[in-house]
This record gives sequence, structure tokens and C-alpha cells, in this order.
Amino acid sequence: MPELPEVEVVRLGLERGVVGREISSVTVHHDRAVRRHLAGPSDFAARLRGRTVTAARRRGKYLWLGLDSGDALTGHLGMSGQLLVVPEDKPVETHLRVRFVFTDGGRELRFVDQRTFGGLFVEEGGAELPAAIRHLARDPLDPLFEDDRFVQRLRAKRSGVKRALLDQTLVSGIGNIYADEALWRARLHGGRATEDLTRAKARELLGHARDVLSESLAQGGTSFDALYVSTEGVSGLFARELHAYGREGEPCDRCGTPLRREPWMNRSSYSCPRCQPRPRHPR
DNA sequence: ACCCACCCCTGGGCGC
DNA sequence: TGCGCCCAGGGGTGGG
Repeated sequence: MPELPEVEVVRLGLERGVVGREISSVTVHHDRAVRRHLAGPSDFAARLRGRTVTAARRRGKYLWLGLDSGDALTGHLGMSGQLLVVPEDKPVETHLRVRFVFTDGGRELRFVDQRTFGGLFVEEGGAELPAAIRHLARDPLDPLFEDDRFVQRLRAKRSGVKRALLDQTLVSGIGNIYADEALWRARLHGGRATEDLTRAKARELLGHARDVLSESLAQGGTSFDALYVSTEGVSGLFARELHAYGREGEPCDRCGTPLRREPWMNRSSYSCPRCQPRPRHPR
């Protein structure tokens, strides 16, 4: 569920909560949480012990902490991951996966993840940009994101518009919620063919995606339940400002037509039947 | 090079 | 009350 705004809220919390601090010990409670670290959990912990966190960075939905060793502690929250900065005497969470203690004796960092789709790993020399996420495009809130290149690559695809928005190598940070919201704002059905969009329409869609991401970030992100929270355990407020996602049967905020839900790639898409007519041959 | 199906996982909600 | 099914879904991987 965490998409760009939710991950950025977590990054800001890490910047305030752990940058500049030295890690004294790391305990892995669930091996699956250290998934892409080939050398295993004990090596993972050893590479972090004694290291000072120098930066908290993000690209799309990936986060990483730069370390004074030049390595990067990289992670993805998956569906249900949380990075919490909490007092060390706080009772342990049911789904605690990894625990980071600091030499200053202050609040500790906990990776909590119910569904275990998330994971952490240490990449040697990855502090600037981990190689494992170099294939990701920049996200629409990145000052170096190239709008023209996005428009060009989108229109060169032979795919559906929603598929394209979720393609993290084209534009990163957008998931199912914000894709549906951007499409609603652009009055486009997600099954529209990418190559049929005009340059102007593609540019407009990108603008809506950027708007919805930054508006959500300003509200602390979208939370439907306790599964997405900031490092302080606080839920975001943007769910009440969604126009499409999760609103099947409710009236469209533009035209009043009841919104529909369509099965799509083993999940759901929400849209307005009137503002976002289905194309003859959906992609 | 690109596209897509498959698989990983848990718990809340709901029907019977 | 309890069981079993469905749903939430991002991304890596491998096949076409």
C-alpha cells in the first residue's frame, strides 16, 4: 500500500530520527525480511554494526540509508512494511522483523512487516545510489525528472495507460491508488492505448500524477488501516480526498455517476463510467 | 528489447 | 462459532 507519498513521509522521519547516529547492534527476528542480502542475516547485521547513518534517501518506493562505510542499507516496504522510531522500552510489535539499536541509547529503529512483502539489504558502496535500484526511473517529484522523455517513452510503448503508470522503469513511485486517482483526474480509462495519447494528453496525465502525489504528501499520505504509518506511528489523511480508489458505487465527484470497479491484473481498478469511458479494445 | 504471467505472504471480512 | 475462501498488491523473475 505505501506508494511515493507514504514512503517519503517515512524517509523524512528517518532523516529526523536516525541520520547522524551510530548503530550499535542489529537483530534479525525473521530471515525473510533480509531477502536480497545474499550473504545472509548475520552478514547483514555485521555490516551495520558500528556504522553511522549519513543520509536518508528515496527513489520511487525504495528507501536507503547512506552509511559512513559508503554502503547503503536499502529497503522496500512492500505491502505492509513499517519503519518505526520508538523508545527501546516500547513493547515489541507482533510482526517485528528487524531491530536496530544505537550507541547513544536513544530511540531504536524497528522494521515491522505483517505480510513480509517488504525487505532490507545492505549494498556495498551503494550510499549514493544502490545498483539494485538503478533500473528505476526517477519519480515525478524528483527535480531531475524529465517530462519530455516520459511523454516520448510513454507514447512509444504498446501498452495500456495504467500499466504504463505502474511501470517503475518509466516513472517510479506510483502504485494502484495514485494511478487510479491520476487517471480519474485526466478523465482517462486505464485501458486506453498509450500510443494513442496525444503529447498534450500524456503531459496532462503526468501533471495530474504529480499533483496527486504532492497533495497526498502534504496530508501525510494515504492510510486505510494501521498498516501504513509514519516512523512516529501516525496515519496519513489523504484517504478522505480520494476521488476514485476504493469508491465503487459512490457518486463521481464530477458528474454523480456511480463509480465502477473492474478486475485488473489480479487486483482492482476504480473509475467513472461516464468521465472515463472504456475503450473498444482495452489494453 | 519488451511484454506479461506467476509467485511471494498474512489477516480481516464475509458467507455458509 | 468456526471454517474456508477472497482480497489487499509491488516487484523480481523467467518464459515467450
